[in-house]
Amino acid sequence: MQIRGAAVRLALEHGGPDEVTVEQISQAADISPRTFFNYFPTKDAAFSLEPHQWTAEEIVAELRTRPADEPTAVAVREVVKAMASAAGFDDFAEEWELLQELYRRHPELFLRLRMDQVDRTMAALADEIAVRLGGGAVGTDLYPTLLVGAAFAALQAAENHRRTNPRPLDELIDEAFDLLIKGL
Amino acid sequence: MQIRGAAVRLALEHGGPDEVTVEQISQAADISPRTFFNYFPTKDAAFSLEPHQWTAEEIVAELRTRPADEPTAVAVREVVKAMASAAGFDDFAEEWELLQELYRRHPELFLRLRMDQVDRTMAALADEIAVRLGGGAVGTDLYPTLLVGAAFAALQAAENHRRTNPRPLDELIDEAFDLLIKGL
DNA sequence: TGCACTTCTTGCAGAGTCTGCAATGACTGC
DNA sequence: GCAGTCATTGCAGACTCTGCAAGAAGTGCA
Repeated sequence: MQIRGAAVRLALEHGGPDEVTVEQISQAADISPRTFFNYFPTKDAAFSLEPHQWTAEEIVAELRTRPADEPTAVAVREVVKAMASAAGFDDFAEEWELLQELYRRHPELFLRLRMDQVDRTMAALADEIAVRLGGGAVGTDLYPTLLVGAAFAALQAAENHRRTNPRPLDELIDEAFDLLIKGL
Repeated sequence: MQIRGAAVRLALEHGGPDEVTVEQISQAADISPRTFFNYFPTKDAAFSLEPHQWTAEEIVAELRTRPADEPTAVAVREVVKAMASAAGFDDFAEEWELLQELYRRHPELFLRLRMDQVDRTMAALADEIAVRLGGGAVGTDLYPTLLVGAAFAALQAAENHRRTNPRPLDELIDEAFDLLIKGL
């Protein structure tokens, strides 16, 4: 999409996503500002690369497909890997190179983009883990919430690491989870 | 501060922080909207309870005070506990009960409030940990970033847990870190 | 009392994000 | 040629947030 391209290019030129206005992006993409918001719900959304945004329900469903006798931490690891691969992080199309550069220069953008999702997703996952562990609801045990939080930390660490040190994301996620499972 | 009180009360009555305008809050607190922004940099800030916002530098300094022979994960645990206690989470003044209720009903608010800080702080901490581990900069090793992410996950899990299950935050943080250190 | 100084508050104008609505024009199928 | 759909747009408006300058109120001092 040309709008995204214009947005990323301008953000890089102007020193960050916050230094660019929707009007400038629209002008560069040769559309009206109103049309911009037909394509993106927010300005930030134009800086997001993920072709497929996972819903909380999809992620929970993914966890349900894991065998019941698999250790929970391993099951969660596989879910995270599934999310990461389907989210297209491993696509290094030239088209996205500028976007990768933008993320490298403005790491906070990454967090901002996920914010909306993250909280709801984490809560849903923690609930499902609590169920899987056979116990009651979340709240009686720290473990489910902690595991989910650590899993997202692993994903973030892997993404972060890959930004300066290109390696397959799956490998990095495995490594991070090894550390978590064995103990920090 | 009465502004905060009005903000929290209105947010609870209207079904969330986003359903209240600065104008409404100002009116309820008997000030002008302009004055609101003299006290708070953003609307969200009026829903924050933390009397002391840690800067990234302070947190890094806190880590530096830990003995060099202490296991790094333990050192980080103590830093997190120091942050939590000094941030006033254990103050259960009646004044804040409504705010606790607001957090319970709108958990995403908690994340939103920290967003600005979190990223910068995490990066700085990871850097310091990389130094402490004697190695090079962050980027050559997954561990520092992962440890910081997991530590914040522990803090969040503890806060989360306490919201439905009042116990001293220090205990919960210890428990969470025990899980992390022993392995998930 | 009168004068300067500071601090708090406020109004105003304006930038910027985002939404709802209605109009226009292009394209599609019949 | 006509109806229906869809993308695009303009317009008006709500809302957050900022800079500036003007008042109001209090404080210290001669």
